[in-house]
Amino acid sequence: MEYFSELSQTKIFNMATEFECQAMMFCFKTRFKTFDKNQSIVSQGDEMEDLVLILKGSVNVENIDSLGNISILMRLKKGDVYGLESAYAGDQFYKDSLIAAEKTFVMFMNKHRAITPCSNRCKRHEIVSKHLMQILAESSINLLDKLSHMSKKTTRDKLMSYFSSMSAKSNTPYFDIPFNKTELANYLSVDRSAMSTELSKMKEEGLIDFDKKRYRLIKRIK
Amino acid sequence: MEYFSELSQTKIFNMATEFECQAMMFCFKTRFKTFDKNQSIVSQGDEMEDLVLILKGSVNVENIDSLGNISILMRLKKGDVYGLESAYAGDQFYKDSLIAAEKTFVMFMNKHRAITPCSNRCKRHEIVSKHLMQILAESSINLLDKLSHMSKKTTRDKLMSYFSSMSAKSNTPYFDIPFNKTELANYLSVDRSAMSTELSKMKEEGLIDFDKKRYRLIKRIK
DNA sequence: TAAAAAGTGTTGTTTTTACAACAAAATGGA
DNA sequence: TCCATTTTGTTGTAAAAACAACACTTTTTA
Repeated sequence: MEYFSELSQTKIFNMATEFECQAMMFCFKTRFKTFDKNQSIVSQGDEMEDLVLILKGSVNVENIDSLGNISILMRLKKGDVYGLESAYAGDQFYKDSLIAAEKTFVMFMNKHRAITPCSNRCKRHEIVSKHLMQILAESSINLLDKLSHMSKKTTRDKLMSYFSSMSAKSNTPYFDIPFNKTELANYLSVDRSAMSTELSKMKEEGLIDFDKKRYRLIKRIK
Repeated sequence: MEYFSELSQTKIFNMATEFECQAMMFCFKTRFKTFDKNQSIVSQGDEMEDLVLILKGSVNVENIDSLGNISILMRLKKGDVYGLESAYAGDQFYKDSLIAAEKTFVMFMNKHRAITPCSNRCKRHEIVSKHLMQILAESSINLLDKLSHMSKKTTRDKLMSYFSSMSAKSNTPYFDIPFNKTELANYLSVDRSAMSTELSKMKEEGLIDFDKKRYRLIKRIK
């Protein structure tokens, strides 16, 4: 099967046989497509027919409010699924835009088919449901994490909260972040230039160090 | 059965018979308890054995960061469940405190039992899993909603975003919010006194009107 | 590889916020 | 009902953020 190796590496199809994958691809009415960097995968406000599974590359989930401010909600990577909450809530339209952050390969799957148990109650579909639950729980934790950064009052505290979290994930003071400076500002909902100033100060004070997308947390927050 | 009428009104046990409820209560090792206003139901950092289901009343999910700032993550009401994401992530401790916002009646249920399918693969447990998925999706949407408010740059925009969302939910310009002013400030992560000033200005400018916990959105945001 | 585009750091100015302190009002018990 | 406690609104001040403008660097792409 054409895409089996990619699929078998994702959480949702974990441990599925090639035969099972094929059956589910049929059941979920899947489509595959590659996107270049900065290409739009889905657009905020478009009719939502499909869930999006990232098979290769990475994707920014961006939201534009009525005042025109761009906010990056999260960064999706291989195995992540976009659209689950909306599908369960019965939303008709995409609430955000998905923008490829690099060359990205995705699979679309019909949202109704994916979240509704098969009429023949196939064993596989139950397992997929369980995996979707895992994915949703993980995404929820990411949101809570982001909320904890954003609930800090100053830009410096937001940055430190984010860096601490990233450093904890890497188990070392060193970590790479998936954002450039402009994207980081959008992720934390702060002004880019003010953030740039703050980062410089923090570097000068010996709190952190960074170069490009590689950072180092020198002094922990108490 | 003692608590059947309460349970049958919740999403998780929706459409279950009294007999099924009883079986699940046994399976989930449930405990019941009533809490007075401001009493702590679980404390941030405590060992997490149970999920918490709200049967009556309402609860603030509060988080205190390392600097001592209190943030209200969300407000739980009848039928809501706390702890699902953490349970799926395998977290050992409660990440937040649950504080009763009024006299509240809750059910505790063993997290492992609740999220792990029965060994005898009882039909009911599958349905519960489906309901848990619904609840998790709903909670995720609440978080996304909150994020959209918090990503606004000014206090006024945060307030307007929140009010618009509440007004949309009520389908009228009038709505009640579950927070007093102090709690609202914690929910939006802004300074209480600054927020109070801003609310007064907005009232004076004819944008909104309010009295106690009842609000009215007069001018929509464009 | 050269030109165009995107990203970054810096500065000064204006706006907004946090913080602190306090009085008035509302609430909850005893 | 009265008292103690909590909540709320107001003010002034200091701190921080947003905004705008610009030069410089890096990346992209034709």
